[in-house]
Amino acid sequence: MSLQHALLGVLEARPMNGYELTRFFEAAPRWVWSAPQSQIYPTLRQMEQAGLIEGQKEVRGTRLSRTVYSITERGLAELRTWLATPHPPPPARDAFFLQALFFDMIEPDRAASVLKAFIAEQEQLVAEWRAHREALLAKETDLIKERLKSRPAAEHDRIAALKAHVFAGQIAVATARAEWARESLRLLEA
Amino acid sequence: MSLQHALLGVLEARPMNGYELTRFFEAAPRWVWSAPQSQIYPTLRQMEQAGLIEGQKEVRGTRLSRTVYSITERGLAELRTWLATPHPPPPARDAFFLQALFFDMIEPDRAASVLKAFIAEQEQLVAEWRAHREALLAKETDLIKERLKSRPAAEHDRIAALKAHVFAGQIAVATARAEWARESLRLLEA
DNA sequence: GTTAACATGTAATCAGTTACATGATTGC
DNA sequence: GCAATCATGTAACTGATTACATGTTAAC
Repeated sequence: MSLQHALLGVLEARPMNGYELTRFFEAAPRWVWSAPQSQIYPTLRQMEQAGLIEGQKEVRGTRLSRTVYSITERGLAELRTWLATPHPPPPARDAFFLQALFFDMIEPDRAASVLKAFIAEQEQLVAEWRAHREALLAKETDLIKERLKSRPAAEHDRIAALKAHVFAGQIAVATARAEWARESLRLLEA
Repeated sequence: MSLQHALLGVLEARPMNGYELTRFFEAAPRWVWSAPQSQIYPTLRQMEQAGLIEGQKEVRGTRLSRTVYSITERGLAELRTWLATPHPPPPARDAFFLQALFFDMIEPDRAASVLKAFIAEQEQLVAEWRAHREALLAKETDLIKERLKSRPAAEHDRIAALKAHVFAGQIAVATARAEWARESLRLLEA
């Protein structure tokens, strides 16, 4: 269900075709929701049927066509309702913590190498999110530029700050995870 | 795939039947992996076919039967291999951060109430995980008592500390999320 | 006798993954 | 002419969710 809301949120910035959306959602780790191309096209058609978005067929050259989707009033309303509603937390399903739960069953140095890979991975994510956060604060991403066009200039700073703060959240969580993994390394040695 | 490893990890402590495993995995938020009953029974049969676990049919009373599964050598080996291997991070898919990313589209007080619900939820989780962590450190949970029976006494403290530390990780992450949500509340007012 | 807990199953559906498939257009 | 990018599709499969379905046994 959330893919639909993610798509609505992106299309609220500006109309896009399936290909653009695919690039956006496949470039994922940097963003908050990822989806493969094969999921995006059928979902867009579903959403159009539901009246949440509207497709406009365009032609490039003579034979190549693309369908540019824009959010409808109904899509906007659906998105706003979803945004204003608290949703139940997803069921616990964290493969990495599951793995860590049984580290006592393997040799400490093997567990340590898994932890080190995890730390590197979290740091990589932190770096990407930091860059994205900076770009948002500077109002330099493609999407935020589009979005701000339809908002009063007085609100621009606040909007950018709110969006950037989400990535600060991702950074905080990944940092906490990496820090936890470092403590685990110390525990393994004991 | 990870449900299988979660099941192997639990069965390593002691043999259980589907009903016991169901109660364990449905009591989830407290643990690290959750699964509904309808997923557990078929998965157990699959795992038995794959030789990872072995079912022993028992009879209670005259007609009611249960199948008690225990982990096999092969299951143990599979679990150890999985534990010692770094796995790629799951694709980004965080519905709450997605929601927060568009809070600028709704009235601040509506966003605030979603954030407050989120904070309450995270605090609830923290409380449950804290209790579970304490119980593990005291070696008082059902499962850890069983597990320690097959390990040398000298290792008991270390094993309990390692397992408890996983819940310290969950607590750290949930705390970071709650703290982030509190900062968001302040940002919304600005 | 009734209720709560024990015990296992299945079917329909949805969300997500992997892989394959096809062709057009632009820039060099 | 060739490669990179543009553009859209589908099919098979896995993992997870929701809901239904059935009967037993122990404890009061």
